[in-house]
Amino acid sequence: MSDNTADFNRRERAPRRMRTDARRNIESLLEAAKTVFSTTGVDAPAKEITDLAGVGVGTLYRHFPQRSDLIKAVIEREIDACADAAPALAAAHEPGVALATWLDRFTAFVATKRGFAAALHSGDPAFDGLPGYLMQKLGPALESLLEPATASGEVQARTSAQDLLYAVAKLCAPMPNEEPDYGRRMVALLVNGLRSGESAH
Amino acid sequence: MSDNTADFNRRERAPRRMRTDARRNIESLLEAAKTVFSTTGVDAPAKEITDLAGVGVGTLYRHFPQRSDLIKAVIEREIDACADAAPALAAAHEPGVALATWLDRFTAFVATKRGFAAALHSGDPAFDGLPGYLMQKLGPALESLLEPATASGEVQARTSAQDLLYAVAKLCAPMPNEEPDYGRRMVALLVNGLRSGESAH
DNA sequence: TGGTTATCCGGAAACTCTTTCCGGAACTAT
DNA sequence: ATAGTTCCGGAAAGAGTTTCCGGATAACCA
Repeated sequence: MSDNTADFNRRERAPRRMRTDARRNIESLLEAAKTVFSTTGVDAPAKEITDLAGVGVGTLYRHFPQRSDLIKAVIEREIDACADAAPALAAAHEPGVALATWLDRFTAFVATKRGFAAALHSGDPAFDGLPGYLMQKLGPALESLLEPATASGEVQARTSAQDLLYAVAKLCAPMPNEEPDYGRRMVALLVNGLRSGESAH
Repeated sequence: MSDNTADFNRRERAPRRMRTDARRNIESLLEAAKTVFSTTGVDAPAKEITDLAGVGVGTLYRHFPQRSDLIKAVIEREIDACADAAPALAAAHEPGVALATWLDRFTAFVATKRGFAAALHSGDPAFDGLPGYLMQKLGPALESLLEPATASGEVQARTSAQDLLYAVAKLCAPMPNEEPDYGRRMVALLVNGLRSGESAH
């Protein structure tokens, strides 16, 4: 591998920070992509995204060499947002409520972002790291809510954060023509089970 | 039913049966597609399929006007095979065993055919009919195994065939880097629960 | 501030894959 | 055998993605 991957490794003299227009364009692209993905779908033509972002196609491919890189970036950004929501919830609500609310938010993320399920099941190796990323970011977030809830006795957890996360992710993956809140119902059942200490064992 | 794959509906004047070379080519294409899909993936270029089938591209698009039609046909054919396996199992084994064995077969289908999950979550309206088809074909098949098992007391079913089918389908949808038989384990749990009458209620 | 240089932008062109089209071959029915 | 369809194959058109590079622009330094 010839090391031209990124130029962060120029420690010896001039780190020269990224140009501001570049950073700004990346931001615009991610924002535009998020919008277009949820409108037209993840298979929307690149042109639609670059137009909305007010940028040329070359710019898109400069920052996201493959189409999958853009999709990955958008999803990871949403995962981050989901993780970042945890502390505020923990501070504002009682442990049990915070947990339920956060799970609801996660459910909404999985259920509404069809691109997520599509990427996950596409078979494209480019997305192989996504479950890991989700686990790494959301695992601690969930745990930080699960632990107080358990400690306060509101929840008798016999389910690991990982199992819970995956179960929710799978149950809420949207299927065509599915009863609207089939997934939400399943998760509610799960949470209920958690509360009464009868969850999966 | 959107099955314009074959022209069986020409009842009114000149039934003129489908040309044998046409039928043969359709067969070759389905066979080739099944192989290529499980090798290269559902996104494999059409050329690869037509080459393996020993057929021109035009022939492919004559019988399957859209790429999704071919994918749909392959999946439906596998669903049919799964449904057709039920009677033999029912005849050869005791009700409980027949049920478990069939579910295992269904699990294998969902787990190994990544194209199935991909199609389901692609968001392409072309695949909207697939869950319905699955339900329509596999629902009765499963019921025909569930009913005797319940009657003989080997299973105390509190779960409808539909719920069971969907639950299995979702749990077994393969995710990248997933523990190899995570899905199978979940299903085993489910079946076990079914047997002891403690399944989802 | 002005010069130097690495980085970035934009869009045309090259590519890849899908889908259409049609002349001629092959099959069915009579 | 002949007429009448249906079907085949592959060339070409379309659609979308990815590459490429001359010209612009921001960062750094004196």
